[in-house]
Amino acid sequence: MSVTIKDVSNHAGVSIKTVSRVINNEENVAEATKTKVLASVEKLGFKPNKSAQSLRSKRSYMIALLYDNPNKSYLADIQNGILQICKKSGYNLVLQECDYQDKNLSSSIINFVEDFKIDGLIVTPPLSDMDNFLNNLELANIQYSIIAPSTKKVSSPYVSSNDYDASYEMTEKIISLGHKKIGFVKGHEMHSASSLRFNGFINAMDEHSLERNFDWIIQGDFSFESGFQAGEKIFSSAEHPTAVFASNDSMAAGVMKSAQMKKILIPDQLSIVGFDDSPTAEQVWPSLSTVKQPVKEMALHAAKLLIGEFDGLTEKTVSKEFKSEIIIRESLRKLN
Amino acid sequence: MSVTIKDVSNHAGVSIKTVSRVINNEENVAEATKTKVLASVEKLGFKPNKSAQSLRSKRSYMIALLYDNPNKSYLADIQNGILQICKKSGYNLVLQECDYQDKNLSSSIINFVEDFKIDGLIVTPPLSDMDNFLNNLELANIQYSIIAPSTKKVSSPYVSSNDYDASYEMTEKIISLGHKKIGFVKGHEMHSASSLRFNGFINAMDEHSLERNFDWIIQGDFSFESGFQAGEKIFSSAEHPTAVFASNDSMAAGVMKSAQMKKILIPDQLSIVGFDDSPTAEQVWPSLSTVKQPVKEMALHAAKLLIGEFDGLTEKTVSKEFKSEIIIRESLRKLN
DNA sequence: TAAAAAATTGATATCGTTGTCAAAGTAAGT
DNA sequence: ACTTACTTTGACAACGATATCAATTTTTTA
Repeated sequence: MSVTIKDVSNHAGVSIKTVSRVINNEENVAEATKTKVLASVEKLGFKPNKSAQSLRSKRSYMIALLYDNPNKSYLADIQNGILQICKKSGYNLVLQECDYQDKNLSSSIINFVEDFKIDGLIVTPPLSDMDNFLNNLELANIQYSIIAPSTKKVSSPYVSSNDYDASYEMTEKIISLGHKKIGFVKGHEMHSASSLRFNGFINAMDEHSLERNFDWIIQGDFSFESGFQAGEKIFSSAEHPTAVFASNDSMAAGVMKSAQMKKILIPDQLSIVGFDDSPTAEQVWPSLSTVKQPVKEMALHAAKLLIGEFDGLTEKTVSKEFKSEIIIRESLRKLN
Repeated sequence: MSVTIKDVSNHAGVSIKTVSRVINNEENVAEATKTKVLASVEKLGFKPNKSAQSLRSKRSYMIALLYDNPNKSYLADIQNGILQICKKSGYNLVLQECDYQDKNLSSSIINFVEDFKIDGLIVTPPLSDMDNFLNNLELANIQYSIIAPSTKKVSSPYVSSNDYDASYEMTEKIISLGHKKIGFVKGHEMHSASSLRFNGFINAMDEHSLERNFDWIIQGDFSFESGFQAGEKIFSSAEHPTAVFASNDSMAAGVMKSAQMKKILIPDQLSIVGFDDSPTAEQVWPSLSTVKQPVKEMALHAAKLLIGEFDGLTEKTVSKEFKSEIIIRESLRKLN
């Protein structure tokens, strides 16, 4: 039927163990032998049988993506990044939806990993913010890499984005356009990104000696609805801000709707900016200024980190912080 | 280390083959034996080793999702549906992005399936519309199930939605609100859903003896940008329609932006409806009336069909057409 | 040049299942 | 009671890779 390691060993005139050595890049194989074997592999079109490898070596060649995030476009980007690496390295990606509030989260994930012999995990927010959970994974001796951790003290590799800096920078951008009265909608309390983004905003405001008005600083949860509610609160206060910075695009769209329903013209009377560069950011009118994180690249790197952990192949990849990009669209304008 | 079939056979006092028979639900096992074995399985917490099963039985317990669709939220729904079934049945989902224009699509997919010993495929639009491709899969003896096929004559199982009926119904809904001058934005030409949706519209118009104005019937490609361009064309014609029906939400949002930039009030002067109920539909203002297909349920059923094919377990599941739901939001209003 | 050390290679066991095929047990038919 | 047929069971090979460990070859050292 299909070509096995035995066929290759016959064709190359060596033992199967030697072929195994070559395809696994082991040391101590004579250069000549290696060349010969690789030629046979090429010629016969040999592809190692994953099940057999897996059975014998106890590795499944599967990594799992853990998520509890309703943001479909974010997830899709994450997936695409990981898949790109999986394809190259012959790993497979298994998707595992979680509930971050589940009391038994740790044990159910540990079971899952053991049942399926998952080689490693990629953990996304808000799960990546649960120190206790991450600790349990480590105790269970499970390899993982983290996207956007709350603390960079974890022992496992991670990728992060510069949420704080990006938020600071975006705030400065708004200020540079003459805005002094700026509102802010905070993200979900469980996401570490929320506080980073908020702190970036606050510190930029302080730096420029602008007053914080707590009528305009509203707690949201990343949902459109919470953004809308935030808008309702902000615009019911005595004085209106001239700009509102929401911690993600969905909430920014919510604020925008609230303003538009009150006949507040955007961006003439109110500038709005979001965060994430979701598809919606482009599709609302006026289109949203926002911060774009290189989500796909981050996920790609996280996968490299993880797979590099068990495959010696890749050059040592290390934790990394990625830079976000500020995208100016129609919703942000210079104050007259 | 972990519990094997041998441990179970020892514990139950039968041969390993008998245990194998029980866990695979084979016939001709005495009821008493079965009970005894299942008790041991339960007691010891035995879980068959996937790699070993796979190696011996030539099944990978993996199915792949084939897609070439930039719509992230659609894909996420599809995935969730499939995953639900995978989880239950012990299968794993592998994601495979394709390029429908790739000349070598068929052969590269066939290779992929053979390399990874993929048990079956779930094919989504627009790949599901490529008869030639589907034919090749069949020739290669590859199991697949199709979501939203262009023709229902394929021999493999499929799930479909009532695109035509839903579009017809939505058009009638628009007409019932007093609209007579209705524009339409067509979807991507390669998607069979595009023509179904268009035909539904046209036939409803004809049925109500309303005139088709070809200045208002524009070819789009499902993208926001193409919707915007369509809007520009429609609103540059001598007379404006009072309603525009776009074949998906992104294009509807594009039309909406075009109208709003021209100070056309929605829904007062213009009603707009979309199709798909994407996240954007809710987040634009005014929110979009649209057609919601039970995408997740469709995918779930498609997975059942596929897995049922090789696992005798499930009761015979058959091809099925799903009904869409019309969602009325702010963007559609009765004509004054 | 011989002995020791290092590098290279191979024979064979092994991973945990399912497949083959024959043996044993049971029921049915004469 | 004695075939015949059918149901139920088990011994052992097989799947295709990696692991162990010893054998062989090459290189280095004395």
